[in-house]
Amino acid sequence: MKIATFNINGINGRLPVLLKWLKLASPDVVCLQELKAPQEKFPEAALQKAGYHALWLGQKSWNGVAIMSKQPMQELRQGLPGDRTDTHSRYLEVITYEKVIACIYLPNGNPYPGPKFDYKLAWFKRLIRHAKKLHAMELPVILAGDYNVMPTELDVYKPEKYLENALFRKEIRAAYQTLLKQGWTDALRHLYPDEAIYTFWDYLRHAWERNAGLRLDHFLLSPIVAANLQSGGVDKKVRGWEKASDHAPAWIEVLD
DNA sequence: ATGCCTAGTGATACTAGA
Repeated sequence: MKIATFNINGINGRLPVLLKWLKLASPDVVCLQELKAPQEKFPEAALQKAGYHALWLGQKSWNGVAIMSKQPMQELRQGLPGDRTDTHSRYLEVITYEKVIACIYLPNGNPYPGPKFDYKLAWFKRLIRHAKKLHAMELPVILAGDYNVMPTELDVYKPEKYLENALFRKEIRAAYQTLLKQGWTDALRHLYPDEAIYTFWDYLRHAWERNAGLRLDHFLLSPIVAANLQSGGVDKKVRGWEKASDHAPAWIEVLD
């Protein structure tokens, strides 16, 4: 089973990019972030025509997450528990291919310091609490998405520039480590322990041409899934396409 | 320190992204 995560940065503006990539990569399951579309503007028919079931959590203007699957899905959860006042569409959890799949769009958190950074940390703490419960169930679980965290210096083209950035602040890296220590495997880092792997290149300053990238999109695997991990990578070329998202799709293959 | 780029909203310069 091949699963991908792709911060699409506007699903309607980038529907041609998404459809072209789906045809090339043919993933079985896809987690999408940053739909930037209200619930009723999700292109369900076009994705159905491409062979996918879809469940999504839209929001006007910002955020928004979706999970697509070639097999039917059962929805487990919309949104993270722990804050009834949180209105952002950033978390969706389903069962498909006999696995629990979570689609995560962690808050960006910039500028640091400030209320957006506080929201990011609070959201991360809620994720850590929820992930602990999922891990304890000893099910096959994949937490996929845009974590807006570069976990280590290897994940940043120029780490010294990012020390005060919410994507790399020590509090956020520490939160990511706390999550991992529950027993999750960072799939791409596990497959490539020493390589610089990027999933994001800013639109600004010719970041793509300079390979000034960041690794922000991650798959965290529960032990049962980690034992069955076969391969993974980033479809870098998608970042070079016309009307590209600033993220490229990342993917892994696991034995069913 | 700022703009550099891009999308959404809505029709204008804004916010937000990372």
